[in-house]
Amino acid sequence: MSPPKRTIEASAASQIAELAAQSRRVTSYDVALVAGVSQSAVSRCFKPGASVSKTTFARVMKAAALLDYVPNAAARSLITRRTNMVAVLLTNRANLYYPELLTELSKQLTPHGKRVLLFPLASESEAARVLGDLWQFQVDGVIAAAHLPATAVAEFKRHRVPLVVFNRLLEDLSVHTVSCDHRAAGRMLAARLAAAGHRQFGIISGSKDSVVAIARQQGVAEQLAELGLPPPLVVTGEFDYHSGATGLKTLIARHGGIPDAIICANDVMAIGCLDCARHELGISVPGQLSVAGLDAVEPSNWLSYNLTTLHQPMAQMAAAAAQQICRLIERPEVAAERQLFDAQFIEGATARLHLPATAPAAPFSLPQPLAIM
Amino acid sequence: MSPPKRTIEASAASQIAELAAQSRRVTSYDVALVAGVSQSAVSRCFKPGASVSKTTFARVMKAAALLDYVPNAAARSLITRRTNMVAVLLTNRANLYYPELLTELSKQLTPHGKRVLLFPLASESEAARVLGDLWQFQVDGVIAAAHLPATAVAEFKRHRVPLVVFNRLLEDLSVHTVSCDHRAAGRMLAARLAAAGHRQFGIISGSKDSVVAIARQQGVAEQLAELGLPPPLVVTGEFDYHSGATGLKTLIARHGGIPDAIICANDVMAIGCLDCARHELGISVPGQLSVAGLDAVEPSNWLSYNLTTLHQPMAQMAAAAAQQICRLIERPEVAAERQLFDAQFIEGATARLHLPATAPAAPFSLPQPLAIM
DNA sequence: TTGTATGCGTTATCAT
DNA sequence: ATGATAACGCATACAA
Repeated sequence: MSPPKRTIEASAASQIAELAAQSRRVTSYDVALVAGVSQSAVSRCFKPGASVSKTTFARVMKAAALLDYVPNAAARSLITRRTNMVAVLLTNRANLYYPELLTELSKQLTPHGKRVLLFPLASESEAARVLGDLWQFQVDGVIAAAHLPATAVAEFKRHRVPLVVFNRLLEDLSVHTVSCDHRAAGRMLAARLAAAGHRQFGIISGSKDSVVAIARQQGVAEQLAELGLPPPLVVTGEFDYHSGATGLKTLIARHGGIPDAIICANDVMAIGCLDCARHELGISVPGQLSVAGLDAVEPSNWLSYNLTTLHQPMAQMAAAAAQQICRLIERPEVAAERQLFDAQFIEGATARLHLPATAPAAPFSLPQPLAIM
Repeated sequence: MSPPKRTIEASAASQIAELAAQSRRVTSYDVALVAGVSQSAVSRCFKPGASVSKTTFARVMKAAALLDYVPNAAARSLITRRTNMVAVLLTNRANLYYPELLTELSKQLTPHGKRVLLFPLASESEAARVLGDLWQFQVDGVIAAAHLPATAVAEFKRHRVPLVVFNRLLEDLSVHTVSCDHRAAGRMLAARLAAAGHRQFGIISGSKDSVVAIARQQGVAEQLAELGLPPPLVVTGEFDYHSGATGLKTLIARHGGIPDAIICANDVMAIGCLDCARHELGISVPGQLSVAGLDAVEPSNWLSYNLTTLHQPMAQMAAAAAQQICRLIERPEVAAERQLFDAQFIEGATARLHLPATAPAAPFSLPQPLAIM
């Protein structure tokens, strides 16, 4: 006589006991046993478009629920060659737009079943060093918001890992890119300020290894040169509040007076510069000095600042990057695309944007610059 | 006649050709073949403390380098039962300390060979929904900076996934926790302000599902009650700049005048409140109104604000959480520990912290509160 | 629709 | 120190 057919519940209970005894994990075999089907049937039940009968599906799902079964992604990826992970390389410098970027990326990737594996970088140049780790994890793709040397890009090709470079333009045109045109942004800002009569510019740039800061600075310099204005005075900072203040003082000391306008490589430095001018040095902004930022992070539109700056459409860019990496994962062979976004000018109230009604030739904020040099 | 013994280089080249032809991945077998050793020898070479002779090691490493071989983490984790990934659950609300938290966590985890897999949450309550994904990825542990319902905590136990709850105190004492004592922080702030003669308090709290905001608010209310002061007026916000401004206006309307002191559930709201008071309503801070924040994110110490607030030792807390999850991964059975950190009071300049020399009994900032009610 | 059999790439155990 | 062999947990080709 065969034993009475046990209920799924009873079968599950005994299976759980056995699992605990052997301290094994719950596998699809266990589920199959409890559901009274084959392992492959179980596997199919967890694959979206597979062909399973309603009844088996129900039995399997019930058994799975009773056993707390979830497919093991590691085992799955071994055979599917997909880990459903996208690595994101990020420099600390991105600091203030870090949250926006990451949440937007995740939001876009999650519907595709992909998750973000984070690789924060202490410096842009550190990128190369984390690559080894990256290959091990077999991520499906990488979004790099960090500078990659040509050798690193080559590695991506050898390892056949899709790569999207974020907010930086590499010389190599064959890499997929989503970015603002930082050089154009620099030009635009310089042009606007020059049109308002500013002549002597100062730049508080980012640290030397930042491609972004350099591109912006070049844009400004180019534009000024084309307009026949004196070259900007440049000091470098570390993208932080303190650097903005220090940068301002250094610029004043070096120039022997207050320049007409100061462009900072990011908003936090601009805010530092602004606070230092107003609260520490008693300089009126924009009365005596125009200050502009770049990046438009949230604090820049707080009432106390209302910074003149350029807004990068970060959320859109993040979405674009997510889209692109997903497409690339599906079809690795598609031709490289450089998706460029325009920064949007934010007038704010820290820069004079129109020619002063009086003294059009020599703005009063320019204290005999030539006499001193 | 046996063929002449080929060099490693030559052997590697032909192996690469074969791999490309079959579009296979590079495996330890390929390396073994090229290096002229067994596959297990290759495996051992990539395991830190294994016993391999110098010469085999050298041959293997050379072959591996030529082939661009890296061990496949998915395959490895299948047998070692370690994915070397730690999931981090994070609400968007954490916004401003997001970068600090994530970089610190990563910094602490990287030396242990672990990486952060990110799970951003749209709301605290969304946590439960991402858990399914989480189990699939087989992460070694989870750091949750989000509220977890008891059912979710139970799931962690069933799945035997180590959990550290970050900056929230669950009632369940059996969960490992690293947090500030938000209630104590609220009490401390209330006590300091009350000692300076403030009597009518307003609170701009966070959205209703935030455990942290609620705890802080309770602390304030408790302390005021113990001191025999009137209960605080409470409005809720969304932890953002705009909420601070709106909150202030609502409080004034509801109270029929300016309260003595306003405590905001985070610094960004405090800054919004401050800007609104000063720039929009023309209220002198701290002359007519004291404003205090909680959280001490970076902008709070910018010169324009210099906010009175409480600083959470975020970096230390992150480090502690990383340590704890690592220990827990090694020894899952250790007893639960609640690691509490004290918030540090930052005086700032937006709250009056001493009794006014004149009119000690009824501060001038309190316009006949009882007459109106 | 379902079950059988095989392979994904590694680590671990056990001889040698 | 080294090599053969057996898991690990799943997806898939194929046969039924």
